[in-house]
Amino acid sequence: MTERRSSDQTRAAILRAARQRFAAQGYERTTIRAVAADAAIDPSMVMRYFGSKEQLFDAALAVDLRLPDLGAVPAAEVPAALVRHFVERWEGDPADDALLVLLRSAVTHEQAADRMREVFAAQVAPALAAALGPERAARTAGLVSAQLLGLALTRYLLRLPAVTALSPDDLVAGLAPALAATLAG
Amino acid sequence: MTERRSSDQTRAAILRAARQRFAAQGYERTTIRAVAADAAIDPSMVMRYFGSKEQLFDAALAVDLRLPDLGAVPAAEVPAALVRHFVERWEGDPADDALLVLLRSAVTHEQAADRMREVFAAQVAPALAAALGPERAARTAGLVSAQLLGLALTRYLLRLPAVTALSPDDLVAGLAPALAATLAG
DNA sequence: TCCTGATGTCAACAGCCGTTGGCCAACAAT
DNA sequence: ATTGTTGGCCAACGGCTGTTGACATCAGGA
Repeated sequence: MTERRSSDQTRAAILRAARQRFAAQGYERTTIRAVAADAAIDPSMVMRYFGSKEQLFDAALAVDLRLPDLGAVPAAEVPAALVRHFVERWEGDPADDALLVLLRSAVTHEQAADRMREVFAAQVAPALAAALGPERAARTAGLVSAQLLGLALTRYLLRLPAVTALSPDDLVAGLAPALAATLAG
Repeated sequence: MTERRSSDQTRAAILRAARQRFAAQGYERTTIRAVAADAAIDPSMVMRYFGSKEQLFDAALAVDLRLPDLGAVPAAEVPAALVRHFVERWEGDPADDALLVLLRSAVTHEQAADRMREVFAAQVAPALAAALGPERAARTAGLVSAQLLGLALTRYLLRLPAVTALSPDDLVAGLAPALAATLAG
């Protein structure tokens, strides 16, 4: 174990800068040169650490939704808990751009869309299955995701005034009954 | 009035090719050269007809949602009518990519996001106001849009299997009660 | 006949991009 | 003292992009 201190630091700096750029501008508009400038190093270092722009992108796409264990909450409160967790996740730590990277890029980049589907299959679907039982989850998981991602899309990417104007509490109050309705369907 | 036949035709051909490219690949990945090749003309003609890539893009963003008059349907049937019209609009004529262009590009291109907000303000908001009355529309238009655009996002852009697996009827059955719930909220 | 305007082609420019390879300084081990 | 490794910079290549301007073609009016 030699001193890898500096190496790890710049690697992290590159990844942080890349996440910010990818989140703000999407894949095609962010350049290696800009990421390198943000991280205060030479563009060629980005290549040395990550191999290529695609691989850097891939590293930036790692996302953990940190979904709560929905099996623990009473069935009646699942919708509100879902919306609240989701909003807090987006509204919260602005340095945590991983989610934004994923959603913004997935719309134009097939590789990111693949990741999105993986995240969905590996994290969202099981969480819902734990809360609702397998059959109901299979029937409603798609529409539940559509509603939650629709919120993210209109509020954080498109920034529709009618959506950004709402407070987090408004969002919970307005969407929780909607989720409850599709779950009951 | 001289014979402008050829001019109008190539102009339309360029616009058609541009819409397809923008819809499939987004703004940054579509090149003037590719659009010109699709339209079977020289790249410089695109510039002559539209001035610049940005202006061509702007022309491609013209969208008419053709929302039905919701004032005519009974209040109880508004949610289902909304979802059905929306799904038919997307599912229908595949040559009509204008909506896809707008949504796909709005996520990474600020100019397109502006257009999206304009379309919302000029078409969606008034239609809802006619159906629900001004105060309720103001309160719920944002969340209704979020749910409808969430469907478009997950079904046509991200193509989440759990959403593409559903039939149009499933979508109406699953989302109409949800919309009704937020409208009642 | 000559001219003019529209329609279209061709070739090139300038800029930015991802990527590469060579060179340098510091430092640890031999 | 020499060697090898690590972390870093610099300059360049080749490719693709939007964009431009010079030229070709051809119809129709003076």
